Amino acid sequence: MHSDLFVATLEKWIKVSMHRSMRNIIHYARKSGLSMSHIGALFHIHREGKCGVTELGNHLGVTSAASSQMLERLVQQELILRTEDPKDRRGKQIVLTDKGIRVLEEGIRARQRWLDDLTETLSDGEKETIMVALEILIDKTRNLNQPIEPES
Amino acid sequence: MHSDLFVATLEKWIKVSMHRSMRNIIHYARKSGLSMSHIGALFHIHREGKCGVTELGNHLGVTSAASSQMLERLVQQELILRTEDPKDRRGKQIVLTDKGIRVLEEGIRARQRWLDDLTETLSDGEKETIMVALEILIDKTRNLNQPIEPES
DNA sequence: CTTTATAGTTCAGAACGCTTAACTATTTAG
DNA sequence: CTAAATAGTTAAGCGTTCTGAACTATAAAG
Repeated sequence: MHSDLFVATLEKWIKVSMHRSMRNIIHYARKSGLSMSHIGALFHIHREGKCGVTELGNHLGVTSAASSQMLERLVQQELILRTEDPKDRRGKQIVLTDKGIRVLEEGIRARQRWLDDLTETLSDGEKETIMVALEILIDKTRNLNQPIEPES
Repeated sequence: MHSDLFVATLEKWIKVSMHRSMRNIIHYARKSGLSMSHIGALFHIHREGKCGVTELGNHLGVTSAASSQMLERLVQQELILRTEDPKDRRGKQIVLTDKGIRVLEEGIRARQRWLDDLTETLSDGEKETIMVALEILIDKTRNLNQPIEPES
């Protein structure tokens, strides 16, 4: 099959959807006084459930010092909780506070507000077709070679 | 139809694909010494074809002063060209240089590298189904109420 | 022609984010 | 038990990025 056309279409959709989503999330971040790094950190912590300082730094591409400093700010804003890891008392466990979860979820909603408008323009048949397709994509992506952070 | 489930699935895909794409683009930005704001600016300029200083600032959520300063740096890096607008000599026209286009396209490729891996895991039938779905999404999104920057 | 609005730049000052290096505490290896 | 490795914090310093205010230049309105 014409894989080129397929990839091009996939890329097109990513481009369009990222544009919409990013604009919304940038707007939300500014409105709520958070930097994009902060938002990224909240997303990561939420996704990982729990995570360490250095690990988060690696994800964001900064040193553990920078990560530590940023987390300090998030702690002051009461968005995260930073507690000692009982299994290894050198480490810390970072989790979102209720407020952090609220802020994050509001961000997600802001990001995806345009999806509601989009959905309204679709017929039931189109929704069905799209849903089948998205479920394939989601499923195959999940099984993709988990790309551990590339070690420098 | 169960619109809730549909939107939830759409959101899930956005979440998954944004996660992959953002990680790749963050990594690319760091590697090439650009900030995420720079990348965002290059994307916007590329999308708009041409754009003004204040307009770009609005898009990025900063003052025209900040926008001007950022663009100055991009000019120094030879990523953009900033010329007088012949129609209104108060204004400037911002366009990408060849180098700017190259950097941007490399960023896009970096962002979408995972799509190739994903594509390899799909059968021809799946690709066909997905392509039909994506074309609907792209088309409907294009016709969505063009959301001009919300004026504060 | 004068006034007002618009587009952009510059500057000073504050805040931020990052790095390296030094340091504490804890765990693991020999 | 000692030495080395690991996790995180803190401090100093540097460059970036933002804002508000002052300024230049052009355009539009009266």
